[in-house]
Amino acid sequence: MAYTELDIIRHPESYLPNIQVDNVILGYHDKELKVLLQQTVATKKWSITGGYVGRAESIEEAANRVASSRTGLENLFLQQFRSFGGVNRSEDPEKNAANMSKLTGVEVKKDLWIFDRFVSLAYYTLTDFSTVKIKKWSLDADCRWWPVNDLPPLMFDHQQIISEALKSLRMHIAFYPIGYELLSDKFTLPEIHALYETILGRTFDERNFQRKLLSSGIVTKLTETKRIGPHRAPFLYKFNKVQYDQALENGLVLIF
Amino acid sequence: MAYTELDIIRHPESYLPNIQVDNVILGYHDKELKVLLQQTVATKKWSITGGYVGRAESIEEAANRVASSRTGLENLFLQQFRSFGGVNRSEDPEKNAANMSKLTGVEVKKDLWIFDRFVSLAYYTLTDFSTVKIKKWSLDADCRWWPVNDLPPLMFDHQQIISEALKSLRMHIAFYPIGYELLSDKFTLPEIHALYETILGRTFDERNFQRKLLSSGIVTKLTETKRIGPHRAPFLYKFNKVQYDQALENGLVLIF
DNA sequence: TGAATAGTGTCTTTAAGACAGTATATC
DNA sequence: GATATACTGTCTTAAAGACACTATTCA
Repeated sequence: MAYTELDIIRHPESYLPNIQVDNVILGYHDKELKVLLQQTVATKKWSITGGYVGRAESIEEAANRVASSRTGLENLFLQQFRSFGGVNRSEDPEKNAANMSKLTGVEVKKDLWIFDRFVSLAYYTLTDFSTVKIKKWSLDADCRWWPVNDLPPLMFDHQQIISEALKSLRMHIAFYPIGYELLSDKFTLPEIHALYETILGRTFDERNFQRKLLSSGIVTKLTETKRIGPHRAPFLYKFNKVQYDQALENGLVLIF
Repeated sequence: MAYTELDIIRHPESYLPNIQVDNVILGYHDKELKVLLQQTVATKKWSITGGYVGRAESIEEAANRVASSRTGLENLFLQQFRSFGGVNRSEDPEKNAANMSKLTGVEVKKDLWIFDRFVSLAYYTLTDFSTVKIKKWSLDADCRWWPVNDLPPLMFDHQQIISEALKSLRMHIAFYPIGYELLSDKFTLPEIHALYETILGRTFDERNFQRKLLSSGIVTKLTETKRIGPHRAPFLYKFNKVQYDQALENGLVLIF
């Protein structure tokens, strides 16, 4: 079953009411951490990308579907981190309904289900923003990456949702390895070093970092090097998939 | 606004549909870790205690209200840890409706909203089970504490929800101190030692445990002792509230 | 040979882990 | 003085942290 954009107006019965999934899609590349935001035509406000849950799909399937429809990437590693359900999470239905009617050419009433109060199931994911082809939706005025440290004013409690996502990511990082979904199959030490520095927002001594990473057993140093530019070629490393998956399953303590 | 038990039949419009809060209420006392479960009259199945979200309350308020109505305790420290939203979380509405009608004397139809598919917002909390006066609901056949390592067969995915709650608790313990809500104002080292051992399911050398706990700065040793029985009186300790709250806010690493 | 970046090793300090005998309260 | 429980200290081992010079590639 496909869920298309106008279904939310034409077929409300296909969805669970009052529930949405919101994805904090974080993008990393070259020492920059960004978040994908959408700007709704109706309100002109920026918000996290999100969508609704079809009656025929699990919340995880919904989160994946919504995230894919934005990024074009399948099988993102979505991590649920919290739900937000304050009572004031709804805004100006009348204006929004009028705007939507104009945009879609379909009559939208102000008591349409999507203008009711919603509980948001929040997920985050981490991807390489340089590989993503953003797909703007027809009801979006804009959809683009913003640096996590320099965000525009956001709708409702979305600023808080992003903060919490980052907090969760930083906490997860201590228990579960990251990088598999983000780095190429083979990567250099400076690459993974920069990744950890950027996400955790601090610096690490390169020698101590390497020692710790190798002693965890989740990466293996290869004998190959990667030729990049007029300087010494860095060695390549790869994740030790078995240990990596085991760490994802059982947790490991890897506090940098 | 009060939400009473029969409201769910008589005033469906007071609630958000398809959403429930489920509380994994963990109880600790004297080296035992238990969980509070309810047995519904209609199905005879055991399940986590839970309830619905009123339109006039936030999901946190709902979780608190529901938890208080079971334990009589206000201001439990509820921690949201995950949401569960598979498609098969609904069961035999016809039978359940018939059972409920018989029990309440109110006509209950099989398409009543509570028999639809639900997304469960799961919380856990930790309390001292010896201080709790359980309040059985009229639709419960039973409601009591079960040892976490010896549970009865549970409804749907509730076994998994409890496992995840324990996993979250054990992960949280590494980042945030626990015990404030659980131990008396002043407590002994053996008491907090046993608490950590029970929750984490392993033993800790008492000397090393003390060293680590004190060096974290969240507890202070007092000069008073507590007279308990025909043997040496243990010293009392208290939490250093300022450091404790700061640790709750910013996290601390306290891996035992 | 200069510019740019990567690589590597040692010492010091701190924390973790293992381990057992002494002290106190009550009957 | 017997019983029950609490208290405490040291040594060893492992991990963290601080620190700077050498190596390679290419233009």
